[in-house]
Amino acid sequence: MTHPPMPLLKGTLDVLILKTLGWGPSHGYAISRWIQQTTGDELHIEEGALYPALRRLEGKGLLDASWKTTATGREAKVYTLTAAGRRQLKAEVSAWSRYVSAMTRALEARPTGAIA
Amino acid sequence: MTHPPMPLLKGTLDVLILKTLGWGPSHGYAISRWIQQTTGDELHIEEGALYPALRRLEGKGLLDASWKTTATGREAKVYTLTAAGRRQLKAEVSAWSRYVSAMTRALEARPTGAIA
DNA sequence: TCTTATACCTTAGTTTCTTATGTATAACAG
DNA sequence: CTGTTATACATAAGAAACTAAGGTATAAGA
Repeated sequence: MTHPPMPLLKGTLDVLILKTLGWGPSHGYAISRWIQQTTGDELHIEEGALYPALRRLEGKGLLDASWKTTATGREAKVYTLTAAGRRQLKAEVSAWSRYVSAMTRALEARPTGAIA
Repeated sequence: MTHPPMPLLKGTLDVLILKTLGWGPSHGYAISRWIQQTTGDELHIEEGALYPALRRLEGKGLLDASWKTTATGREAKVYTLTAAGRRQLKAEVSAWSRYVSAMTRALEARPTGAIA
């Protein structure tokens, strides 16, 4: 068996949502499934994290929301990236890259003499 | 000018501390400086995050602590990785790797048709 | 003597998760 | 036609782990 899904690192959900919406408008439930699928079920988005995050991003003006009827005939709140959201997406992807680089430097560092 | 230091992603400090102590015993202030230096000043460890984290790890039995006098003649609480701490270090480095892989898959994914 | 660096600690507040619960409808199985 | 699963949203309570801001104390150097 594979690992169970990992808990989210606090602060990484926003960029995942923004990235998903970078492909086009979508609604919460679909966003969550997309993230889960593209990460090979490593990341599981709890609904209690997802919906507040969407409201947060909307409140910051990064997303626009509107109720629509999906292809399957159900009501869903469809989110669209705003221009500010697109800028934020770029910034957060780049911040994530820098963070990974910094962590990698630390986790792969060789000691520079004594750590004291 | 370079970027200001990034805020820590919650959940990444423990592995940084464990990694630092993987090189040998050290005390809080030195650990913090080492992380800051090896990440090229990208990560700045707030003392309000550092000291509680050390106590947390000690409480979990991952570190042992003892007061010692440093080479510069000052009192410092020196932490040492326990056997459990070494195992945890391995586990957390590997968990971080998996997390980065998952995030990378999501952030570099191409859309698989409609996100709906 | 004043400032900076070293070295520790703590509290209050914030953010962002997890867990649990609730609503409602569509689709499908039996 | 009825029960279960999947879809789709939401919220509340609690936990975890930060930031910000303050405090203590000593050593070294200007």
